[in-house]
Amino acid sequence: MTNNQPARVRYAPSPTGFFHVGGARTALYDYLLAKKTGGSFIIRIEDTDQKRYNPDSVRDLLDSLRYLGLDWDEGAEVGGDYGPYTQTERLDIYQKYSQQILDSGHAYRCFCSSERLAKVNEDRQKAKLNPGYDRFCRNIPPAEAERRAAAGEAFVLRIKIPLEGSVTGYDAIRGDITVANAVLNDAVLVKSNGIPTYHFAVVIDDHLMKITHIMRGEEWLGSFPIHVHLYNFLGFEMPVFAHLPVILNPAGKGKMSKRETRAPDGSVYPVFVHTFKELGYLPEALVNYLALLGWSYDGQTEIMSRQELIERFSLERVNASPASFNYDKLNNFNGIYIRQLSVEDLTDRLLPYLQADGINAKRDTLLKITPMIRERLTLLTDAADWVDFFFVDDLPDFDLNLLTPKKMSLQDVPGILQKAKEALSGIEFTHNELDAHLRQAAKELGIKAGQMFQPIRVAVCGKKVAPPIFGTLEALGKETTLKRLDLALEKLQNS
RNA sequence: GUCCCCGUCGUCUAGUGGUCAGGACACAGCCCUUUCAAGGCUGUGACACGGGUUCGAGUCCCGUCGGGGGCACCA
Repeated sequence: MTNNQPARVRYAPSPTGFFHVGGARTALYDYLLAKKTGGSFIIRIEDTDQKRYNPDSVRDLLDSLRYLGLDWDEGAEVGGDYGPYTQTERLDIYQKYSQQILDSGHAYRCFCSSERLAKVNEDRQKAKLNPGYDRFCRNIPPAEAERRAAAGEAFVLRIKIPLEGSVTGYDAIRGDITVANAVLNDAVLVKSNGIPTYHFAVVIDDHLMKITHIMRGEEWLGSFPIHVHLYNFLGFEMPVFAHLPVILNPAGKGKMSKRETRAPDGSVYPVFVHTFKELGYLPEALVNYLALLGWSYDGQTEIMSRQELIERFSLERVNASPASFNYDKLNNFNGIYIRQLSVEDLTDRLLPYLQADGINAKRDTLLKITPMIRERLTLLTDAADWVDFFFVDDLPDFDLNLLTPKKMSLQDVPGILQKAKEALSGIEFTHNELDAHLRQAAKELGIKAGQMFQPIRVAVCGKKVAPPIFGTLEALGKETTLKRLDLALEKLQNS
């Protein structure tokens, strides 16, 4: 395998649904290999299935790729020298090759109806045979087939797999893969509507676009031998193939779903890239995690920048065994990446998420809060619960019992809040001042600092768990703090 | 059913004939502490099984079992 030549690597999705993590990993590996070798990363749209075509999926794909930062050098929207990059715009090209393979005798016209095909399959099932085509039309004399086609009879083009012998193809991850021709089907190359199937179009396009490395899901391993035959029949040179292991679901049982379902409580196991974005995953964390799902650098180093990933990636270290998706680990990565962000960067990334949650956060204020919550976030969407009380005029109602400090009772609370008010009213709201006076107040009351802080925190934040108290009060300001203390006192009196 | 692929802690993995089988997530305990985190330390935990080959096997071979994927005029 030549790793020093600039590689031309393509990601070639079919636009039938939203872009999911499996596709994202494949695209990532494509990207990494292309960049590592100084080559090109190409996006080609394989839309030969008109029935399942979904126009939204191309938009979703391209947006998701950009979110992940996997910018492509050639293909959809950006063009290039090997276009068009959408298969339905290349029909005339496939036409030429279908004539060629027909003429060479490696393919034949099949006039069987889908009804007959269904029946054949049924019979074969009953006879305990493998499902597949019975090659009924394989031996129709070419001249007769030509006549019937000219007369307007519908037909498909099928590959003429040799009846004996075997094929072997080289897979960069597993080595040689050999299969007996006898178990292969005469797969359809061109459908009766004149549009090629994946098998045919992919081989032609990869050849014409001078693709050097083909990475695709392991689910293609089964048709790999057919593709090898196609390369031979068409006289094309074989690129390097690498079938990536499937991604298993978190339970490790079965492959990861391509559809996400929402639990009754609204929670999801995201599988679409756009959902990861909505939930507040950082693209760099997702990229890093995905890179490690089936590949490793040294078994030691895990957190790697995009540049390091590019430099270190290699096909040789891609694993052959399936890997199950671990959300815990992804979350851990996300937290690490969040903590690596500068205050300004994190603040700016947080703003749109807070807005989406209906929180009208002011950037200036948030800038003061971000350092306090940075190490507490797993997802960007977690921020809302940490900061919402900073940006409301009136705190929503909360359970007054939350005010009770450890090992004390609700009756003790008014005294503590009263004391806090006194301690705070005359001072400057800076971290050090707050710290000194509040601790002193606790001392005077003969209670622990924690017992002093908890009622204040709840009165001011409306919740038990909140950012560190001094910073919170500082960001909130004296006026709001005292107002909320009064309000809590008032509520206690009326309860 | 048949073909193909795969098989190291619960999960992701390192390992390429001689290692106390290493790391990460998760989990547990301790430390730190102002709630919650983050951080530090420690711990629990694996070579699917059975045969070979070899002085020596997680590493090589065979079988069994287990898991996954394919077997469309879908990709």
